Amino acid sequence: MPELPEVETVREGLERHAVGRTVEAARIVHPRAVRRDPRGPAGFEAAMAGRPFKKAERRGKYLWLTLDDGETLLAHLGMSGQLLIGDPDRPMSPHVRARFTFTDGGPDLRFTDQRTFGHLLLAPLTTDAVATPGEQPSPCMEGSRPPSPLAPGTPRCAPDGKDRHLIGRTDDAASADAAVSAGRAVPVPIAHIAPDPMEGAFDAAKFAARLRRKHTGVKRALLDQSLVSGVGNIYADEALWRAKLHWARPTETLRGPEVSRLLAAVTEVLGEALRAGGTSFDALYVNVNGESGYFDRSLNAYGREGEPCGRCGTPIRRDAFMNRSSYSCPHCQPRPRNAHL
DNA sequence: CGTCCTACCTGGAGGC
DNA sequence: TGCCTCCAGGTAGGAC
Repeated sequence: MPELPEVETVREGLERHAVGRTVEAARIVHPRAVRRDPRGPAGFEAAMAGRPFKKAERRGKYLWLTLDDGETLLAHLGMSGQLLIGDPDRPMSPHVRARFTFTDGGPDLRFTDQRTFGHLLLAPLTTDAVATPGEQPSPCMEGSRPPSPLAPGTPRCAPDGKDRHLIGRTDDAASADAAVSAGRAVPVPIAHIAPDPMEGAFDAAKFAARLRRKHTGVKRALLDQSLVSGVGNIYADEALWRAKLHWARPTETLRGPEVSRLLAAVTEVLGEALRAGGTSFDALYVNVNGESGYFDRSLNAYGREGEPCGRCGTPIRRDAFMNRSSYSCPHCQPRPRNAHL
């Protein structure tokens, strides 16, 4: 499945092959692909026509293309999503959910997704009151509204600009905690997502403080995208293995050095995966094949039930966790007595 | 409000 | 061979 490194590879591909081009037409082949867009398929198609792709950005596993008027085309690849650029005349695969053609008549962009967990939507950018110098302030600047843009009745930054000024950062420090990060504008629907550990806006001290304030198991916390984004089941297990922490360890009992170890492990695991997964792809293909080279070589815990731990040789254990699996070393990561299951 | 649980979806694997 | 069940995963939104 596309993890953070694959999403970054896709972002780079889009930067290379889609940025600087203008959409001629968008076609939604499967309505579920835009289920989070309040415009619906027809409205989405209409709103995308003639829009330029100016920039390709990413936070965690979300990526977006910046359009004009402070709007973005936001994408999540879910479990099986791909964004492919290629010859516009090639046959349509059965899993194509959306297609974009360009005014230059060149390669088209297709969103394919077998399991349809992924989605696309048009969304305005939030802006931070303390935007970084040099960054263009978007029109959506004033007002103070919590980041729940898709709730029914919530005004959004509409393409016609009518309620554009209702969207912006919230000044409520508590709810803005994760939402607005050091000068970075992000699409409104993901304003509640915390920065991922690979971006400059990530605040290690804040992460540590918020983590220790929680009352849950440490793996649940790692998967909580409002605490830290970009960590999924695989990297959570890998980071916990490195940090020698059991997945059910109560967050409120974590000591300072353990939190530091954990964050270092998360950063290392993601960094290595990025370096391994962000490899080249050929000129007309935005690569997401779901297989990072990293997965084959470097997993120490995930998916390795019964195989010896790379540190101590004890067979890796698999536990049921949140309707899925957790892998850990019974020796290096002993279950705490007061586990948060 | 913080935490927890479930629906969503499809195709591949394995059981019988 | 074929059908059935299970499993994988991230997220939103509702329950508590």
